[in-house]
Amino acid sequence: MSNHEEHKVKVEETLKNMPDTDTLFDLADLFKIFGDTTRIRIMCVLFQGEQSVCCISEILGLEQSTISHQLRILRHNKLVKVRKEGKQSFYSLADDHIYKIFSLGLEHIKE
Amino acid sequence: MSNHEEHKVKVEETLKNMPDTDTLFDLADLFKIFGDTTRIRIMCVLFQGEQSVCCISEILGLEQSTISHQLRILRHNKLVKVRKEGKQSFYSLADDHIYKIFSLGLEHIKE
DNA sequence: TTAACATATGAACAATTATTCATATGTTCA
DNA sequence: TGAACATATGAATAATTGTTCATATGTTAA
Repeated sequence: MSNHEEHKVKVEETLKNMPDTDTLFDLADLFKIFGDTTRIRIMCVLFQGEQSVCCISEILGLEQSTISHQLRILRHNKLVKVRKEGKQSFYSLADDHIYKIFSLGLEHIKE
Repeated sequence: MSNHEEHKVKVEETLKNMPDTDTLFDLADLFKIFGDTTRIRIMCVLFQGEQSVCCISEILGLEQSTISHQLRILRHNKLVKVRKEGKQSFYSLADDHIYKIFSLGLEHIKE
């Protein structure tokens, strides 16, 4: 921290080599979605194929309202998609990035 | 939902094919760490090599206390490690899972 | 030993967020 | 049309969490 000019340059260089702040906000938002047990469990159910809201609710032993609220968040973040059929809504995973991210996370946990 | 017995079996089977609840809690906790912009930005700095607390603080324009608190969380979750040298603490990333998870997240954002 | 510096941490506060309850919307079938 | 069912959603509450301020701990050099 002796040479102020040189130090300033290094600070700026470090910042330049990072993704821009907007991207990092989006990234944090994405991981926030994965940071809730209910949503994680919903995604785990959907790994096994599409399911209706009431089935997910029953499988996880959580209120229908809870599931609907969380599915809404997953939907708005394009992690799941819906198919309507009569009274029911069938949810499924939007793409396979989700599974990869999920798997990497599991790998890390198992040290 | 007509045949109750058959339905019950399916519910149980879906649950059996999921990681156990404890694991899913740990997984959510891991992603929670990635779900904060300050921590994400700290990790981005560390991708470029080890840094002292005050340098990270200066680079990101955040209070030393804020950085210390967040580094503590990263440390407790084994995402970073510390090397002490005199008055300073130098932090670096604990392993390369972090970079992979980070990259996959970025990929997803770019659709 | 004292002053200056680097880091860590407890307490308080503000902000975010997950869940619940109540209810609205929309669909099917009698 | 009306009853029963599936889903969505607004409002309220409770819990979690990030930041700040103040201060403690620990290190170096005079």
